[in-house]
Order: sequence, then structure tokens, then C-alpha cells
Amino acid sequence: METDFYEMVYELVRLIPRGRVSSYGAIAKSLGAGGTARMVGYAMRHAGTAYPPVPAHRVVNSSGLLTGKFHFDPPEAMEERLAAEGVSVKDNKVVDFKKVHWDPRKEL
DNA sequence: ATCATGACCATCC
DNA sequence: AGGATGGCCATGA
Repeated sequence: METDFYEMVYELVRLIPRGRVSSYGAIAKSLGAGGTARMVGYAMRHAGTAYPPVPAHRVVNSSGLLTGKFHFDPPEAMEERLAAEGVSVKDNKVVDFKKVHWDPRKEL
């Protein structure tokens, strides 16, 4: 079973608009804590077992780097999905990260 | 309660 | 530029 923390993360991630990406740190801050960025990633690891599914591929690190792509199955799925949604990925990082970055604190 | 781990982040060298 | 270090905090044994 998932904890409340995970659920909060999942909900927020599910709110990410199509064709946009967010960062672990931004999500963590939106949850009220600044140092829980790692927990967001930890939650993402459980995201695969969560339902409804969480678009974890829309979550990257502060640099727009696809740090967790190797946790996907298969790893290529991450950039493929992003590309399919209009987000270009180059060398494991999001192109025009600044433009497609979705900050929950601002957008919400 | 303590220890070790982690899909991070910022800083320092 | 790229590697190493410390800090942040939740989870599980």
C-alpha cells in the first residue's frame, strides 16, 4: 500500500500537462518540503506499481536530465514517450527544458 | 530508536 | 567541465 506522501507525489505528477515536464525539486517544494526531492524519486520508483499509472517520464531532475530513464522498462520508453508528447530529448536531457518546465507552484 | 539506501540538489575543488 | 562531498528527509530492516 502507498503512503500519503507517495499519493501526494502521484497526484501532482498526474497533474503535469501533456508536452510538459517537471522536476523532482519543484515537486518536492510544492509539497511543502524542499529537501524531499529524493523522496519524490523514491516514490517514482514505486510509481510503476501505482494505479492509476503515473506519468513518471514527465519528471526529470533540475537540469532536465532523464536520470531515471534506466528505471523504465524498457529504458528507451522514457524519451520515446516524451517525444511522442512533443518533448524533444537529446542525449538523455530535455530540449528547451526552460520552456517545457512545469512548475506546480506557479501553474497551480 | 538506529543504520543504510536513494529516479536529488547545491557547493566546492 | 566533471568528479567528489555534504545535506536534505522518508522508507524499510
